[in-house]
Amino acid sequence: MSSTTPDALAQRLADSGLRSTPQRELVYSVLLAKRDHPTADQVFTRVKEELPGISLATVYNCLETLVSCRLVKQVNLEREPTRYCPNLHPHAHFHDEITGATHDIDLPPAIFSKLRAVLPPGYAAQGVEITFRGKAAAAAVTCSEE
Amino acid sequence: MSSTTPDALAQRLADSGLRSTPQRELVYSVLLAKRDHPTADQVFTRVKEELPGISLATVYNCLETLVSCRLVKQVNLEREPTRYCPNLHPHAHFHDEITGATHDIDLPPAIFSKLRAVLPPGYAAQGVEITFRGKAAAAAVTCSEE
DNA sequence: GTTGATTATTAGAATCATTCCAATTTCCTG
DNA sequence: CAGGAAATTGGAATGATTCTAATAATCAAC
Repeated sequence: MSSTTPDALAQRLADSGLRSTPQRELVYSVLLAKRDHPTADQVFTRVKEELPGISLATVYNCLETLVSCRLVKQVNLEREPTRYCPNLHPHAHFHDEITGATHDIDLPPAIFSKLRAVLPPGYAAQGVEITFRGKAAAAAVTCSEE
Repeated sequence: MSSTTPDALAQRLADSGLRSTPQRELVYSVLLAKRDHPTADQVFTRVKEELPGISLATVYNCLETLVSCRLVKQVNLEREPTRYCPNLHPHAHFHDEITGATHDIDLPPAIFSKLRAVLPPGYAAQGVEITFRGKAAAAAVTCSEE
C-alpha cells in the first residue's frame, strides 16, 4: 500500500514552495483516514469536527493544493460532485450503482499496454481513466473499502 | 458505421411511447451531422439556426429524451459540461488536451474480457468507460472527427 | 522581536450548467 | 370540435465550485 503518511505532506508542500498548515494537514489526514472517495463537502464535514472554524473555501483550496502536489487525485463520476482519492497507484474505479460507493480496483501494468494498443497511430496518451459501473459483492474488499 | 438515420428516430420514440417532434428531430440530426461531442449549449446554438424559437430547456429535454431512447450517449469529461455522442458502438474517448477536442476510439471486443479480468471476484460490471488524455496527431482520424 | 512582504484563510458574492416550474401550445382520439 | 395527454417554453431555482476582497498567519531580514 502506498505509504504516503501525513508526514510526507510537509515535504511535498515544501518541494512546491508551499507551506504546511493545520488545515492542509487535516484535510490530507481525513482523506487518508477513510478512503471512501469523499466529496469536498464530506471532507468539510469531517474536518470540522477537529477544526470547527474551517471554511468550505479553505477545504476546496486545500484539496486543490493537494492535487497540485500530486498527493491526491480527483475522481469524477458522471456529473456528480468531484471526489478525492489519496491512492496514487494506477487504479480503476468501480462505481457500485446500488450503494453509490466507489471502490478502487488495482490494475496490473499489463493492461496499459493492451489499452495503448487500441489507439490509432499518432495518438499519444498521457493517461487513461477506467471506470466500471455495476454491482459489487457485499463482501468485496480491495485496496480501498468503505 | 452505425447507420442510425434521423428516420430511425420516429420509430425509436414510438417504441418508448414518445412523439416525434420537429425539435427532437432537429436536435438528433444536429448530433448526427457534426460528431464533435457538442455540449447542450453548442447543440442549442446549432439548432437555433434552423429553429430560432427553440429554447435551451427544450434542447436539454430533447437530449435527455434521446439518451433515454438509447440513441445518444452522454460523455462526461472532468467537470466540464456534459457532451453528447450519437456513436452507439462500444468505444473509448480520447481527449486531446491541446485542442480540447474529443475523439472516438473504436474498441475491439477483446479488450472487454481483458478488462473484466482485472475485477476481483464478486464484482459484476455492467459497463466500462475508458477515457484517454493526451495529444492526438493532427492528421489522426478515427470513426469520428471534428 | 518588530517591520514588511508573501502566503493562507475566510465569508460571502458570483458563476455556470442544469433542473424545476407553471403556463401555454401541440397533437391525438373520440 | 372537445378533452386530455404530451411537449415546449421562459424564467426561476439549485447546487457545486470559483472568485473576491479583507483579515490573519508566517517568514526573512534587520
